[in-house]
Amino acid sequence: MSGPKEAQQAAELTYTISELAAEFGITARAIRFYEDQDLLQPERDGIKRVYLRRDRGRLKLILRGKRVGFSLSDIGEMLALYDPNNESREQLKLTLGKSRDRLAILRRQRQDIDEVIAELEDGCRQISDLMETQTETS
DNA sequence: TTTCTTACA
DNA sequence: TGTAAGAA
Repeated sequence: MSGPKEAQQAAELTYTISELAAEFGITARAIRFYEDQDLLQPERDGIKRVYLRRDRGRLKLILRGKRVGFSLSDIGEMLALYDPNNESREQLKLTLGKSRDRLAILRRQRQDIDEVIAELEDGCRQISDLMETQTETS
């Protein structure tokens, strides 16, 4: 109970890239990639990356954004104004707008899919009827 | 062992 | 983003 790990944990809650990768089920490579895209800006202990709580929070938001289909650049814009303390109204406004855009896109896609499904169902129906007719005739 | 960078797929 | 290579 006196190793460097405990001492550091008592000082300030920090994470290594591998810890975050394990926690969120992604690879360290992905985390470094997000940094390249300016979505994350961890501290440095020499050459080692040191992630603080706000980095962890940002990563969580990045992954949530990806899940719903936002591009990394969109996420970057939303995160640019992200402040764990005072949620800027601009930030919220931007995110709300992008969310509504995404919703509109998904709804249109769902409609398109429903239409294609209907066409295929109709096509299958016609083929089935044709086959039954041929069976009866031959 | 773990992490880093760089380069290529 | 995965993988590979070589360094720290």
